[in-house]
Amino acid sequence: MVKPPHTSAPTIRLVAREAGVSQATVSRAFSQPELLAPATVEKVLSTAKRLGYVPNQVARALSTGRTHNIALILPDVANPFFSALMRGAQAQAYKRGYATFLGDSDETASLEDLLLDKLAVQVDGFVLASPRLDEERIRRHAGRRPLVVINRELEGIERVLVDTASGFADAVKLLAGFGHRVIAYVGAPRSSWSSQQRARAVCETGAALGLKVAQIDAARPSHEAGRACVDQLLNTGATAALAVDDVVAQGIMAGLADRGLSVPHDFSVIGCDDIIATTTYPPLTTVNAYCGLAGAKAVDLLLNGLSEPAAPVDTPVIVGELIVRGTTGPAPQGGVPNAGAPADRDPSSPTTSRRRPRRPKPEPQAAGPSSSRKSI
Amino acid sequence: MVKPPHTSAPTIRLVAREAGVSQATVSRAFSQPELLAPATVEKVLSTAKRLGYVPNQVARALSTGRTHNIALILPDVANPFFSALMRGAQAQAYKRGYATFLGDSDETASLEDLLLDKLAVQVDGFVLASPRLDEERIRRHAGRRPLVVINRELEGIERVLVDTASGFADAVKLLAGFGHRVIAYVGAPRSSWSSQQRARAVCETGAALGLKVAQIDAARPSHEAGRACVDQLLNTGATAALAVDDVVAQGIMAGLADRGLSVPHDFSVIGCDDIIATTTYPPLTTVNAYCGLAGAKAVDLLLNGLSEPAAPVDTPVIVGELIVRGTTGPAPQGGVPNAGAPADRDPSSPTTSRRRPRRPKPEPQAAGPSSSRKSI
DNA sequence: CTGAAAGCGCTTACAG
DNA sequence: CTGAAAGCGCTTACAG
Repeated sequence: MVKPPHTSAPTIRLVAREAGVSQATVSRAFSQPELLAPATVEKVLSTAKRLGYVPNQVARALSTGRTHNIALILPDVANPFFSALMRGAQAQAYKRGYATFLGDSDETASLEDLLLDKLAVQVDGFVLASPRLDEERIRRHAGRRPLVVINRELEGIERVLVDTASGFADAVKLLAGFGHRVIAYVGAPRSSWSSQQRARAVCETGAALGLKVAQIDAARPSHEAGRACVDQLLNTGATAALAVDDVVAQGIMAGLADRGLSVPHDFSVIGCDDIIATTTYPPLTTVNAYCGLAGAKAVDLLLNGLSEPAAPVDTPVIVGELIVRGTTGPAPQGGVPNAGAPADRDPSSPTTSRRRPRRPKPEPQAAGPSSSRKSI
Repeated sequence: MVKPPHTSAPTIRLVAREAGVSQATVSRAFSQPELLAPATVEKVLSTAKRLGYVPNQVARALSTGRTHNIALILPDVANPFFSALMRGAQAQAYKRGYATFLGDSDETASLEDLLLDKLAVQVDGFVLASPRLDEERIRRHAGRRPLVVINRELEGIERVLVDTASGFADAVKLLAGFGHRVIAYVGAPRSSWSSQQRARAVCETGAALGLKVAQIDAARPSHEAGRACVDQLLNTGATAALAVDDVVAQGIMAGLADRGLSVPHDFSVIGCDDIIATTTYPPLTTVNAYCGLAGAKAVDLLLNGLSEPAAPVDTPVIVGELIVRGTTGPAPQGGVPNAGAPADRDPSSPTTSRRRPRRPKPEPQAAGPSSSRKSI
């Protein structure tokens, strides 16, 4: 047997011995140096440094009951809204001396529940973005550990809200100004607070401006789901769509392109979040949701609730603003070309779309499926 | 003062008392039930359940030295490659009973270092994706805790590699078959193992097929950087580009569109990772990197090194394959239109591009910047 | 099969 | 300003 490659770290006892003081003094040198004579502090710290000593957080946590950890529970880390949120939250937690656990629940309530249970003892609190988990269970977890939720309203539970109502109202006004008369809101599952808020803003503003507003629900907030609902969208007679988020908006753009429709010439599209909006083509008109800021605020709220008000949170409501880019324009005269008619081409073969009219034959992928694994 | 809302959890002592056994027995009922009489186990477990007792991981960690936590250190969680990796890693860790810390280093080596230091005591090991951190520091951390790196070769340190060499070779062959004679590889900073491997594959295969291969380095692996290097790219005389990843490839597509060039008609583009590739328009031809699998494998490797070989890792090398979609096609006859000439339009105003030739005037955003915050 | 007791590495009243 | 000692909630030889 070789000896284990990972040597164990020096403990407080070693430092105490080397520095000629008690363990209590070493401990205080790190946590409450103001109680000690400056010379003592210096002596302890320097020998600690020499020995490579660093206080063991696990032992400290057991002793104090404070872990200096938080956990972030998110439905889908691969969704850019949540990765941005996570990034902001993690950075803020780090800044305030906290490490952060990540729990991806894969949009599954039961997994979320398990994650919350499992992590509870190891954290001082949770940031929870969970459009799905039922209120009762959330309250149960909140009773055990401080918890702040994202984009949900639960009486008595702290939360940060991204208020996109005025942004969506502005978006509707923009479309109305462009002459659109029929518009559609493409939402996520109805349970989501965000989607409900956005739907309401679109409907109310649309009604106030005399527009006809259709409402469509995508199966999930995904690119594919957005793309899949375009037929339904066109059947409404709308000439513009507001999507629940940028990912769905991008999916809608792809679905429109599949049908040879050009954005914004034939159809206008607006997203929300401003997280992938500058990477679409044309760049997406969207409502900024300040995802990273939302994550950071949630962490501040949580930590301040832990009576560490380092940076008091002004208000836990973030107001998203409309950002006009390239996917919005005048309503097409006479409505959307071919709208309502079945697409005249294979929608899975975008290379035949009207967007690249100069395209000569032959189609290189014409023989096979549009997405194929190929080993040459 | 109201009493604190967060009641403290029941401890092992309470369960022991209630069940009429010793603490040791309660402990064993959870960790080594095979040592106990079945009736005893049942008695303990049922009263534990009744009391809502769950073993405190922190105390367990202090006592055993095993935390059942791992940490993931990544340069940028917002990059879809890393979010996918993270997702795979987190899911696998959870499956094997481990919770995972997340550290986003914001592509900063010094922050990475701090994160590793801070998390060390709280984890049984690290998964580190760090194209930047110098070898010496990585070795120092690896000496303290088990550590597996992603896409890096360090003698004696475990790693998982995504081998995209053959995928890129196939990609070059595809382009050669389409008649492209000059191609370009658009890489990330040269230090990256992945980018180097891809560059080599492109150069070697290109040379073998008699193609001229240009090499360009984007400032960072980002959409913007990809978009920014398009002039340089066109100046090489290339009619096709292979990018270090999908994000850069998408940026290149945007830059081409800015100049009124159509993909794949005027120019072919190939990415890598297959993570946002189905969401571009046209969908991107790319080399699959199985990011999620890479994350899961890294976790398996790490945990198996902790002598918990629940699922032996067959091989820590993942081979990426070419996936042909819509951004590759025949070389344009006579080269890229206007290639080398300065763009004839404002590249920040994509709404004027040739891709939407049916676009009528007036331009709705013509007066303002292409990206503006607008409150109506 | 089960228990008494020491120990994991800290923190923190309590004394001085 | 500093130290001795108990305690945080577990685990695990060691005895029986």
